[in-house]
Parts: sequence; C-alpha cells; structure tokens
Amino acid sequence: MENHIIVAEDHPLFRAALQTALQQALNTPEVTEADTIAALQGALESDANPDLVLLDLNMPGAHGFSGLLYVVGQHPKVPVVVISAQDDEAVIRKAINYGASGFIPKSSSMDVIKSAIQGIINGEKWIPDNVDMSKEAGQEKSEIEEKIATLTPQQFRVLGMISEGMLNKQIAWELNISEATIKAHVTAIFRKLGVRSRTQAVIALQQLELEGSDNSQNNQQPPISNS
Amino acid sequence: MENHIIVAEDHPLFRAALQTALQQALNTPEVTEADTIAALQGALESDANPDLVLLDLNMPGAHGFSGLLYVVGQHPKVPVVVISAQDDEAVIRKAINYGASGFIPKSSSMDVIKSAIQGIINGEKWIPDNVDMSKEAGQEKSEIEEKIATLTPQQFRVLGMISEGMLNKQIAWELNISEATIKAHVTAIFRKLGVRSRTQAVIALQQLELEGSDNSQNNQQPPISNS
DNA sequence: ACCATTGCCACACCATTGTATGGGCCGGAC
DNA sequence: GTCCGGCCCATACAATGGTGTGGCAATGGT
Repeated sequence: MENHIIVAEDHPLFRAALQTALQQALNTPEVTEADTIAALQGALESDANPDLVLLDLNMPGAHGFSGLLYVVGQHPKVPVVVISAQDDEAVIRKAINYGASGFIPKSSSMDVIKSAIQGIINGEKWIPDNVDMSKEAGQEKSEIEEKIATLTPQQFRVLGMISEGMLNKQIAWELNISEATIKAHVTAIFRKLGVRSRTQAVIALQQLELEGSDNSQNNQQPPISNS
Repeated sequence: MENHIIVAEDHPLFRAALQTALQQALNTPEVTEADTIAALQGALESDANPDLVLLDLNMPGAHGFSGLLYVVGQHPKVPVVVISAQDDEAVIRKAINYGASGFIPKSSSMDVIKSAIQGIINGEKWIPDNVDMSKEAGQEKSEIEEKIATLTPQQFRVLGMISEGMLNKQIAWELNISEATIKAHVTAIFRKLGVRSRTQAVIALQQLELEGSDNSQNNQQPPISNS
C-alpha cells in the first residue's frame, strides 16, 4: 500500500531518522518533509488528506501547542502524531486531549517508533505505556485554544509573524500581498481571539505555552504549623 | 537588634506564615509587606537599604525572574531571598546566579524557613541541601536579563503594564501621569532592550520565562512498548 | 560652586495600527 | 446553478504608537 506521510520536524538529523523508520515500517511510503509550520501548511494544501502527520512541538512558526491545534482544527480527519523531546505526562495528556492520535517521545528507540507508526496507521492510538491516561481524561480545551483552531491558514501565518514582532508592512512583503490585506487579516484575527491589539494577541499566545507547565500554587496552603 | 525586612509575596496566607516565621526567627523585626511588584518598588524607595527582601517569583507585575533581576539591578547591596513554589534545581540555580542570596521552597517547614532566614541575615547563603550547586556554577546572565536590570523603577513599572497589553493611555491613567511621559518612558525602554515596538518588548520578556524550562532531551531510556 | 549625569516631563511631528466600507476572484457545498 | 466563505485589494479615517527636542529638578563627583 502507498501511504502519504507528512513529517513536520525541525531538526534535520531527527527528520532523517524518522525517514528511515518510515521506510522500514511501511511499504513504499510517500513522505513529504516540512521544517516549518509554513511548510506544513503548504503540504496540507497540496494534499489535504495525508494518511498521517508526524508533528514536532516547538517548530519555528508555532508556539507550544498552537501548531497541533491548528492542524486538528483545520483538518480534523487527518491523524496527527506528536513527536517531542518533552515527555512529561502532562504534555502527553494535553497532546492527546487536543486531538493528537499518538505521542512518540524523541527518546524512543527505532523499533518503538516503527511499531508506533504501524499501529497508528491502522487506526490505533499510541502512547508510551508508562503514562496513565485514565485519570482526568476529560479535560477541555481552554478558550484561547479553541479560538486558534478557528483561524484560517493565512490568518494563522499572519498571527505567527505578528508574534515574532514583525510590522504589518514587513508581513505584507514577506507574503507578497498588500499591507491593506494584512490589516484585514489582522482585524479578523483580533476578532476571533477577542483582543484589541497585536500586543494582546501575542500575550494570548503566551498563555498557551504556560498552560502545560502546570503547577504551582493552585491551592497549596503553607505547610506550616508553628509553635 | 532591629531588622527591616520586606516581604514581597502575593498569597496572603503564605505572607502571614512568613510573618510568623520572621517574628520567631528575629528579634522584633520591622516587616513591610508588598503584594505586588509595584508595592515592592514603593517599599524600596522608602527604605533603600532593608536588611532583607523575601521575594516570591510570579508576582503580579513581574514575569518569571524579571522581578528579581530588577531588584538586584537597582539595589545590588540588598540581600534577596527567593521564595517559590517551583523548586526545580534549574530554577534554584538560576535564582542564585541572578543574584539571590538564598532560595526557600514554599514546601519548607517552618523550622527550615526560620533557620534559613537567620542564616541569611548573618550573611550566609542558603539553599535547600539536596541541590548540587557546584556544577556549572559560572553561568552568565543572558542579554535580556542584563538589560532589564538597567531599567529605572518607573520604566520597569511601565514595561510590566505594556506586557499586560495595556495602552499608553491606560498606563498613564493608572500611574497618574501624562501619556506624553509614558511615551518617553516607552522609548527609553525600547532603547535599553534593543527593540523597536512594544510587541517586540513583550516578546523579549517571554524569552526570560522560557529560558529556565530548558532541558530537552536528557532522557536516554527507551522504555516503551505499546498499547 | 560647578558640571555632568540621570530621571522625569511636555509639546510637536510623523509612522504605524486598527476599523469600516466596498469590491472582485475563486472553489466547494447545497 | 447559487450561495457562502476564504482570500485579495483599495480608500479613507481615527486612534495609537514612537521619536526628537528641550526643559526642570535632584544627585554626585570635582
């Protein structure tokens, strides 16, 4: 069988390793590589129904889970496997809750990666088995996450550039479209995100990244008793 | 002896607990409380030479280590003890490298806190003893961190408000000064940070928070099999 | 006492941002 | 087919953002 796989992975070495794993795990797969979120978007526009997307978190152009949220938001039918160097239980659970079909830690061995890919291609879920997915399975997406998933591809690109500090003028030049159009996109993005300035937009995006790092002082009162 | 201590801590319960610890650890200390970075700044302007500052990370008005950086930048002689719910080794080492005189995890018992305070008042350093500070002791501050330390108190306040998405006009109203003055501050801040827009300024600030969470692929186990 | 430095402030001026309105071109869904 | 929605573009306008210039007061070194 011929499978089309999109590999969205920043690090060239690891991308090559994934290539090898795919060649061995599948029969003559057709692999498209993407090293940025923009490239991933391009690949999904060429073929909106790949059999699988391997997605690294923390790619250039994305922040935290925003890349995953975008893909599952725009292409709900496409199975996405998250590949990440971070393998906290919280990160894994979050990825699955946001619609990923699986999670493969970068520390996995080649054999593990191969079997994971084969399983997922056949419609299974796949996660490291030392993770307990049962508890708290029913988390919801936060506000901002749902909103990001409603952005159109172009809007998502523009938002990414805004959150890199670029001016409307620069974005227009980079995308080869007029500044007037950029402004139109920007206004649309603000409406969807519920903010009123580009500064607030990048602040909203930061929230995304911090949410995973859990923690802290939710309700932990001081452990003090005293004399 | 009369000691003047500033307690900068957001959570009221914990602030009260620290009060108790201070009363017991020291002889009739004079304690000033601050629940925001702005309040801490005010306290430091009233008395620029307190004997000790207890500083919680993640206070309203600060982001990550920016509060610590500001205090040590503007008041290098004042000993600062960081108090935090996060007690990762990386966070602790970072705090010390940025000029903190000690680190007290929020999970510490009352006795530990008392002895820590007593030690630091006497000029010692104090860190949890399960942390190995020897390795990599000579880290340097990153670009952005050094820059933040050069901000004036007012500039620091303004930067904090910018990174909360406020307009110049709103900031002016909040600080009871004219918008023109805010703009002057903003321009000065940008120069010091090396950025050209408020958006880039908040992006620069995010870098600060992410730097600690590094660690990436230190996992070499291939511990997986599958679903 | 003098000067240099630094923070604070205000006015004038230009650049950027954000919105509204209106239009044209597609491709997919009904 | 028609309708809808994304994408593109333009004009005009109001608001906000950012800089240059200069003035004032306080500080600290000489």
